[in-house]
Amino acid sequence: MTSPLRHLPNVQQNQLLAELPVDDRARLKDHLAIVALPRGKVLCEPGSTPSYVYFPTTSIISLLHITSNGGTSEVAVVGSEGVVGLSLFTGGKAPPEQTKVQTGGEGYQLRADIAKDEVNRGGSMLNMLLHYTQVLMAQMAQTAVYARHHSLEQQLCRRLLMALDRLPSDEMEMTHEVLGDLLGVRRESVTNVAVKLQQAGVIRYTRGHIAVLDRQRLEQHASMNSAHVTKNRQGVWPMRCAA
Amino acid sequence: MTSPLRHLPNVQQNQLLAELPVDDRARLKDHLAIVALPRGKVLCEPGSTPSYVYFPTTSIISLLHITSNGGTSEVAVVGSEGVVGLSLFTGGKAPPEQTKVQTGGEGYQLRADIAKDEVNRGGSMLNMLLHYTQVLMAQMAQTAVYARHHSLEQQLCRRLLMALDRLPSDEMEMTHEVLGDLLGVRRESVTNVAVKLQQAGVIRYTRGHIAVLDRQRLEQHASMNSAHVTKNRQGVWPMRCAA
DNA sequence: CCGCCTACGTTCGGAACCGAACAATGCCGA
DNA sequence: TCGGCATTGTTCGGTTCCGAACGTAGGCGG
Repeated sequence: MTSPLRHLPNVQQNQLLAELPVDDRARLKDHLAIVALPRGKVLCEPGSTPSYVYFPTTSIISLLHITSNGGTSEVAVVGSEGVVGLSLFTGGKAPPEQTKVQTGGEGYQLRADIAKDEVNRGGSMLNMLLHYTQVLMAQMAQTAVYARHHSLEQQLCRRLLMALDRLPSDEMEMTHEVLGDLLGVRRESVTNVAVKLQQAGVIRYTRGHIAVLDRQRLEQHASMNSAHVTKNRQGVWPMRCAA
Repeated sequence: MTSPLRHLPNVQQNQLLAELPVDDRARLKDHLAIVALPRGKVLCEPGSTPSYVYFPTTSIISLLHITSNGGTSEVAVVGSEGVVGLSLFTGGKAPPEQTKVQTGGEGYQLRADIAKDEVNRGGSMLNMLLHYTQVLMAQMAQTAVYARHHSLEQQLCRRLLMALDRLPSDEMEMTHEVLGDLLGVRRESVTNVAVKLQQAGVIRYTRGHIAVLDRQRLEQHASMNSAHVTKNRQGVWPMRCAA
């Protein structure tokens, strides 16, 4: 409850809930509870069906996939723009990913059975979740593309931007070690890039605390300098780019 | 056997359609048409809404995402186990990915409006598509994980296995150049790995034709030899693996 | 049968990142 | 206040893959 945002009570809402029609929101109102989501809390283990659906407000949730040797790799992040627990309504078997709070904060909690009932009405809730499913898939696809075609510096900048877009502040609690795990690289590699970015005045950090000083340049570092991607591949498959 | 979908002899059926209840299939029967899906055909351009939904039978469809410099990268493949055109029912804006036939064959074609009507009934079709959405997301997540944590050899073997699982034969038409594009690496890098695999007797290939000789060893190469991934990372975040 | 285009093979230097080892420093609790 | 621990900084050799250049060969059309 002692959230760092206590001076901003209920200011930042969840965008998915906010776009629901009034009557749908009214029906859910009594079932939505604001809960604290402290960093490190695991909302759903891989292979198990979630008990709740979460609509983050000031927190960021990581979707982590397990590698063959027990490590984890972040494939998507969810903040106030989204929802955690899509597998409840996509049905089927339990999803293979772990859902974990990466940046502490708050969020709305909704019991799984209530959410299911609402989805089964086939109304705005269903459409909202369907729409967000597509958004999430696009993000996962971008994660895959970045991992293949972008340097660590670009991936790190992207990850910081994704946090910025979902947080009320320009600062976050995150160590190099954790960032390395999320991006699938060593802690030392993260440090190397972080040193550069700090010397360039783009970010500032100390012992687990990272502050973004220049968002614009962070965006440039995230997408520019495509060192080994500048090659023109348009001649390879003419039909796919032209048509 | 007496499937209402058996329009042509010796046609491998689509598994999603096969698991629909009889009455749902009967309703769709007149709207499902087997069409040829030749290699290279683009089913849907990025940013545009698809006109049809496709249920591949003997073909393999690539979901390609565009990189910042105009190249493409494969984030998922769809064969007889799935369907192409999920964005039709996830609503929202047009998806950012290109849908392209990677291995030629056949598939069932269903008009977008017919598919939408069927989905809006809220019956088995909706559940089936929801279920497959989750499967597809898992595949995209795995693609991201592989790109980050696995060697090119492992990624190449995985891609060949994904083709094998979706084709009636052990052979496919695919050049090193194309494989390089799909995996986001150079053609020469693919050749290097392919030479090794051929010398090891795992595959055999000539001018755009690849045959898998030893599937079991291909699977081993896809997941073993995690050279730089053998490190025990369990001590990094004790809570996330233990709890 | 010949030429040409496509596909595969090979090499070289360089960049990015790994794995390991070790040093320095801020923070927190005893 | 001090010791321990977590976090960050730095180095070194090694591996993978890139970028570029060039060579070889199968297959198809003329």
